[in-house]
Amino acid sequence: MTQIRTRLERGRGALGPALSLVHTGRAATRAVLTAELGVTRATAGAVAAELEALGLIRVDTRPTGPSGAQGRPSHRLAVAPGGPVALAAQVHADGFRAALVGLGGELVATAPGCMTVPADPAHVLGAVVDAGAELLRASGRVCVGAGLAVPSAVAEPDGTALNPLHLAWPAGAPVREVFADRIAAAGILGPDGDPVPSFVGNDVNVAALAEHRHGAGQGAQHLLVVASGHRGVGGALVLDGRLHTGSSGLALEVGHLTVEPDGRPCHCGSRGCLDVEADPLAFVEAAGRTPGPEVSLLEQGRDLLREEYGDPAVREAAHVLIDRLGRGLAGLVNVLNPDRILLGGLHRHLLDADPERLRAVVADRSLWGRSGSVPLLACALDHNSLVGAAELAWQPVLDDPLALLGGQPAV
Amino acid sequence: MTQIRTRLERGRGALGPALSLVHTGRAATRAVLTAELGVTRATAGAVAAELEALGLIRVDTRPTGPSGAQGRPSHRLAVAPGGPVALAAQVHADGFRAALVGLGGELVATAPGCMTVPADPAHVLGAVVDAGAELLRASGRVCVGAGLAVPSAVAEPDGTALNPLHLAWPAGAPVREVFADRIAAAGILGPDGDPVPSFVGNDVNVAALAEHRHGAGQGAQHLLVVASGHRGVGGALVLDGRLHTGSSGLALEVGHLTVEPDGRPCHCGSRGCLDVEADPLAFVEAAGRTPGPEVSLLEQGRDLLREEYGDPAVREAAHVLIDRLGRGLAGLVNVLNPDRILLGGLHRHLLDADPERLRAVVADRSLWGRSGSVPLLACALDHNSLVGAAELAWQPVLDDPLALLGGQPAV
DNA sequence: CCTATTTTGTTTAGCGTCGGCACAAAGTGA
DNA sequence: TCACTTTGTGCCGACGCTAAACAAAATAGG
Repeated sequence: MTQIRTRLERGRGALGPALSLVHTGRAATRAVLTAELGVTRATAGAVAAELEALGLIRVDTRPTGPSGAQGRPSHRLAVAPGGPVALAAQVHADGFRAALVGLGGELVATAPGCMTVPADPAHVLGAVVDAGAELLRASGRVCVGAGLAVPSAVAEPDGTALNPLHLAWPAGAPVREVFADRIAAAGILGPDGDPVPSFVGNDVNVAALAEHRHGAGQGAQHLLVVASGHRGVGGALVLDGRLHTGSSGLALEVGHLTVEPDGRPCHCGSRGCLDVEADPLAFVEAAGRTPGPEVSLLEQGRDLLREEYGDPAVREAAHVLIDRLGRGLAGLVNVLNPDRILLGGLHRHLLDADPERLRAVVADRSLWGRSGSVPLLACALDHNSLVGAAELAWQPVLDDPLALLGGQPAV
Repeated sequence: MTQIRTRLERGRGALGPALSLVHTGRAATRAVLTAELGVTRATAGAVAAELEALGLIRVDTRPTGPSGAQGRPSHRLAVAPGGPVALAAQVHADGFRAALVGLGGELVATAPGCMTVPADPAHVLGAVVDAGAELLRASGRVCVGAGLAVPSAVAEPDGTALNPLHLAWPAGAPVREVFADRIAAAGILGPDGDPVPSFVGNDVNVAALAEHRHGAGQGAQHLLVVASGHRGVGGALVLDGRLHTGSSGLALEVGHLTVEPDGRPCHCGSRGCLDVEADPLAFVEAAGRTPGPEVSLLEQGRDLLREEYGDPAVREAAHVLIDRLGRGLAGLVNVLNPDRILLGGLHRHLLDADPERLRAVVADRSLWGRSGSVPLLACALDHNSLVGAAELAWQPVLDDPLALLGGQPAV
């Protein structure tokens, strides 16, 4: 079998870093690539050509009109239209979502699905994978891998869901194995003809990855993300562009930091944990409301903060929750010393409601908050867990574009 | 000036990793080097030759006698006798220490010094640097750098001591700058003729580095160290062989985790912090003793645990402190998910006193302690802060042996 | 309009680092 | 003594880059 791809002499080692730069939108032109990679123009050109030959990016050689800058205008580098995609899947309390995500974190297609998540992971994972397979068929794109985000800690290296709290799943369900099975059963094949590699991660973890690469976390070296979507509180840390999941995938289980000395008991045996004191349920109850069955807890909490903030009970509840969240964040700042913190779910609405109060609590309670306090921002991406699940699948390609897409060298 | 060193064709890129392997005792022969580096025997041989030419290691070609194994016996790789050293310095509550530390973490020479640490860092740092300079003169060795361990958080990138708690120093003292000044003033020059580079780190941080490379932390991927020497509690995290100091050097300030809901007030504004509930003073007081002026708090606590553990009051105090420490460690396990924990200072003696109790508390309070609990061990090195300070100075050499010791290539 | 300048892209030559391979060396085991 | 196993070394070539010269495409200024 003859090799179509032109074999080039240069630019294989720098291929991964270069692709990452395009992926995260930090390399719009070859000139930028040259500077960012610290290589010569010759190498950057070869790298770009190689990535184009792999079908990952497109070099746009058309003139761009007057740019205002002196010198020869650069050719623009862009994600290849119609290029490969990753299959992204997410399971949450109310059902699932499937999507195709291209290079650059672009959502190519989405398929929502509602259902009560049954006790058997194979059911809902089968459904979400089938939805993804249908999207793939319709798009005709090449698939590089599949990623799944679940609202549970995922233990490594087995890939089991240890605490799928608001799913009906059993603790310790072998999610990665089941997901891989469904992917293989659905016949989702990669460029090499084998079933695509599959990955599973905690939803907040992968969301943090997405925010770091395409959202509000760009450029942060030590990014801490804390979020609460339904019940409990999740955390994630991105260190130098890589997710820090600890030695067995269980790092950043931030839900059991003590934030209310005489708080309510937690299932962990302690009392006053972040998990039960600063999630949407805690807020709705603190505001003196009863959880309504028609909207989710998160939506109810968001609407209270946005539309009924004039109500003294709501405002008081917000203050209480902001103080609790601030104490938890301060503890994390003392341990992790991040250079940026992103908040998601209810917490981003709490930040919106009274940013100054939250910043003050964190600065006051973290020993070093005074000496240059940490920026607190809201998450910026709409479907950061989906995009993040896709990041897991894209990662091997970003690390070595030739391994999956290069085929074997010509004989 | 002619270049003595033979210029070789191979083994420049792998030089650093190879030196690190010898440094940490993981490469006793060239055959091991070949396997560990994943290179060919040819490259490993060239690397070893280059390191020998730099005066860092020695290849022992003498026959080693019957080894029992089949095949040609390997030549042994060892740290070069009389090779370069790093100057290590430590300032603590009762004075200072200086030492020379060779490759492999070997203490070549030590000089203790007692004094009440004055408010002016320049005094004590001048004294410790002079002691180190004297050791260097006496040994006649080449110096690659100088490292200093201080009992305070060190802010990056300025190198200021933020909370030199039990020293008389002012908060924010520019320790790195002063230390570098003293080094230059003492005329401690490197192979290039310039004053050697100088480094400053928190004592627990650098101790963790030393334990990871030469002590009880060897082989751990995510090593957490918690220690308490005099007042307060310090922490450190070594991730993949590198110290995790956070974005501004202030990570692992673990002293303000809440471990006693209704505990005593802490200077941070909260109450029941690890810092005031689990340090030597807290233990001595919990045991109903008064801090004696003749021995240090740490020694007093250690002796109580070793020699008066039969006393119910001592035992009860130990249990209380073990429980507090365990709750703090559990919180850290939930956030960091380390694969090993080392304890130093008073905490190692608490571990010795009742290892099962401490393990049980950590396993019970950390959400994932049950599913494979974390190994808890005592620190193993005698002067781990000194050796760790030297590690800071050795690090550039380990990263690129040619940069400092290679000189310029022959013309 | 023409030329100088600036910046980007491409071609060619060459070099440094490593793998592959053949061979030599030094031990063990029958 | 002769296989066999493992380690050390020399030679060649592949790979991935830099360096440097040249070409191209825009702006700036006369």
